[in-house]
Amino acid sequence: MRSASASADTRGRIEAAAIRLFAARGVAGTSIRDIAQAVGVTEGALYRHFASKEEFARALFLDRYGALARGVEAARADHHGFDARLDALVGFFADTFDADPDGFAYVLIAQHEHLRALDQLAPENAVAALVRVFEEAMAEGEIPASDPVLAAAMALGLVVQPAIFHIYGRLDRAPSAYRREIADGIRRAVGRG
Amino acid sequence: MRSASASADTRGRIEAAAIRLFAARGVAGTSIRDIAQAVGVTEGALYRHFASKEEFARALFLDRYGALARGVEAARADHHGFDARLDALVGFFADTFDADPDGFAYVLIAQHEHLRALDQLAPENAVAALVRVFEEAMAEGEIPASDPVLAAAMALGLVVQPAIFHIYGRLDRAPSAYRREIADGIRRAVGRG
DNA sequence: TGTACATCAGTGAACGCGCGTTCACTGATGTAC
DNA sequence: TGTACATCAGTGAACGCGCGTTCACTGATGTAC
Repeated sequence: MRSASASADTRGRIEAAAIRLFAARGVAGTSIRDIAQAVGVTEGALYRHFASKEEFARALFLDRYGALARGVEAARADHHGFDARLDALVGFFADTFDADPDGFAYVLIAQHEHLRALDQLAPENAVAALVRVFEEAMAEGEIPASDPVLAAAMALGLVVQPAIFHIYGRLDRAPSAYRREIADGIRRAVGRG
Repeated sequence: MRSASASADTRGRIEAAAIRLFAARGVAGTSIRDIAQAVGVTEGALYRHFASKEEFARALFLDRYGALARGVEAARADHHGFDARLDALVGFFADTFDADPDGFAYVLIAQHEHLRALDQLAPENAVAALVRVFEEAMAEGEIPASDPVLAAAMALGLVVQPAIFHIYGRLDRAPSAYRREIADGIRRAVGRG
């Protein structure tokens, strides 16, 4: 077996640079030359690692979106009760943001562009998984019954908007610094307790 | 005075088409030809109405962002007490969204791109105006003291995320249908009452 | 172990295309006298 | 009112440039015998 370290390293650097540039300038606003220059290779080299810019942008998105979706579903499946699930959810989002802020920002930014691709990814739909958490909490009487999609939207907004404020430099600290405030904010917003 | 109706109409149609396309595909993802084709004029005609694509995109953004900032500040200045201000704020966002969903979406999407331009627009900074509302409510003891920027982020998320869900088709109704739920959600999230 | 060949991730130059922008022009409308 | 001129929003063709992508090539590394 050939040592994969050199090529894997290049591929990883290409992905990291692309995510960073895509998140900052959008896919259409980032050229293949931009990415190649950031990595320090020629444009041709990039095509050893993906077939086209669009396919690459989509694969990067689906990877990260899929991880989010699986994390949300795991928070639901691995915990019992709304409170435990909510703490797990907020912790998961915060940890994901901390581990890869560029990837998180890219998912937020590129979401719309790849929506159609998401429809075929139904089992990994992060929003559907989040809605299920609120549906079950309402069914169990843990929170007052209302529109579970609206509740999911409000909860997501309470996590995502502080992250955006942090990315834009309006909030010094990342969402992980506000886990408790955000989780309690969601609990109160949806009428828990 | 020359009748302005013909040219004003064309200009208005150019702006509407540009906002719609920019919101859907981003500025970089929308070409001058796309806009011209949507309006039904030639590319050259567009340059009778703006000097460059970038300048045009920025002017459209600043117009709409400025209107949001002035609306937020008006909600603060025209009402006394956190509850009245909050109802005015949520109502203003909901009405603005209803009146021009494309413009609202464009501001959300293009925000990052024009952040530097916003720094020079300090007196019309929508986020700063929103933060002031929470600072004053905390100073008056209407809501518990905490980080007012975090509170503003959470409140904004509670309004914006349902709007995004509606744009993406996940939530059937627009935020205006949920005025009360959203305003109450914010009140509870920030510890009011 | 040595030799011949296959594989692979790079290079660097080139490609055709669509982009933003320009420009000479036209025709409709407004203004001066 | 009529005539001469200015202004303006359009047209349509063209421009140079940067884009995504391709391709013949090179050299390093792995595999077969």
